[in-house]
Amino acid sequence: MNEYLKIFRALSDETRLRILLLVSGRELCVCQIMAVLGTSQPLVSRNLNLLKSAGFLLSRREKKLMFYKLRPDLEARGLGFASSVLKDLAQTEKAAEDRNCLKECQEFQKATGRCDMKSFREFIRKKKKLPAGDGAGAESPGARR
Amino acid sequence: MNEYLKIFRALSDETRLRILLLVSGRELCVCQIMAVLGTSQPLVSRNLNLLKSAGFLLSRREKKLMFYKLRPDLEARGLGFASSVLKDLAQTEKAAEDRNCLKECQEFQKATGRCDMKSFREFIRKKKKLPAGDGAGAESPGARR
DNA sequence: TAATCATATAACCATAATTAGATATGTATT
DNA sequence: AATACATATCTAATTATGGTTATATGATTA
Repeated sequence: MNEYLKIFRALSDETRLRILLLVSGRELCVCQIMAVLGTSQPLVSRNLNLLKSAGFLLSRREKKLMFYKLRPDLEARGLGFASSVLKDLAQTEKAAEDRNCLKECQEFQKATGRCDMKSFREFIRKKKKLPAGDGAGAESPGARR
Repeated sequence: MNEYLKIFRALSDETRLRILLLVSGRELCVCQIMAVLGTSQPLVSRNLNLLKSAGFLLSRREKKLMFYKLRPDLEARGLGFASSVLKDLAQTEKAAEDRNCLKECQEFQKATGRCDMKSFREFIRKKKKLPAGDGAGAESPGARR
């Protein structure tokens, strides 16, 4: 019972679904995820841990960076439904925005040649000053909840 | 996004999982569910509504009684995973206890020939006075959380 | 028609859990 | 020593939960 509650609770949060979408298909390091979500590193780590201990993520260390990705064996572990859900959610507008932000983030990375906390925090700061980076929709910089 | 959050949140609660287990396979009326859970009618209705509006339940009126059951078309509605989960959870000890209580409840029903709120509230009251009905385990009547 | 009953719904309370946010510190790697 | 990240702690805000009571609704029955 508790195991399933853990699983469903892990999926009951928008931030964590966003993370799952980000790391499905590609592998990302913590600072990249932080950059896309626009939050603090501890918060990202906390949610990553929840998702990982519910059985959704694999992590791998490469030098100083920790990379996370969706487990490729969800099906075999009885969590196949999550893949379908993610496929579905990937077509959401929110998901597209996050993917877009990830792209910007990766361009920034190439441009600066850096992948570290400080740089990505800078990336976040700049992003928050501008109302909406590209062509379309606008976001108020105010309260989130 | 919100639709899935609704679904996963509906499954993130032990009481609601218990309800799903109870109404998977058989159809039960609200007062029977109330009897097994040992709580109040409004509380049961509230949780039934959460489960129903998340897409897990069908309800049917028969005279004065409302019957609920698990949707038989979960698969077709992308909720097939819930069936597997329930099959799994059905082998839990907690699930067995609830099934057992349901059996007692139905025997009580046959014995008294009644299926109404008042009788089932009486059933609950009696049940709570005795420490543990049958042979095995014991439950403290105290706090739940 | 009136009364009764099963259930739904709403409102309110108290408590507990969750969340973001911030800060501090630990740990492994470079 | 510096860096990436994990983990712990605290606060504050939000939300979830059970519990209770009142009331609305739909069906049945007197």
